[in-house]
Amino acid sequence: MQYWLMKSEPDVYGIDHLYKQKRKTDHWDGIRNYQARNFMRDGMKKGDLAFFYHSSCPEPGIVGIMEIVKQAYVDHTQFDPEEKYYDPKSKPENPRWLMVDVKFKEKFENIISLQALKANPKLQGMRLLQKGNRLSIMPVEKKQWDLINKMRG
DNA sequence: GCCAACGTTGGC
DNA sequence: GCCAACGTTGGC
Repeated sequence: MQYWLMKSEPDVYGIDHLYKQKRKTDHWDGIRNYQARNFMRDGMKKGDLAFFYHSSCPEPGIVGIMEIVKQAYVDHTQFDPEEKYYDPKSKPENPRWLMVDVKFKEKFENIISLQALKANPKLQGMRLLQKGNRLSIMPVEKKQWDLINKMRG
């Protein structure tokens, strides 16, 4: 069992979007970064849990928890020229990009803000807080996962 | 909107 | 394989 953090811009796709989906489940498409893709491909297993993180918004932070319900498979949006995440260099016989399916688990009553995470001395080593980190999918250590859950108001 | 910190691309 | 130019992310 592994723990993860996945970023999304709430204006584009926030935790409420996921909640409103049929069976509260959706595919997590549009990952176009190799490191993030590799985490999905090599690390994510069905049953893993992930923090839903809101980025590029007035108050960035962790807003809830979801579960990985389907392991990495081909992200079809890479082949569609109409799609924002179309990748003309990716061929169906050798797809570059993958996605997973996620299911809403819970939404926190209050956001655990980036500011609060930064202020917690026990989380200093956390990947999210490392300088210049722009990864949209990253692993979270169990120790950190538990600590963050304790920060819920 | 600014900008630092990356990641990617492509000429050589 | 190097590296300059360019594009993207994401906090502020």
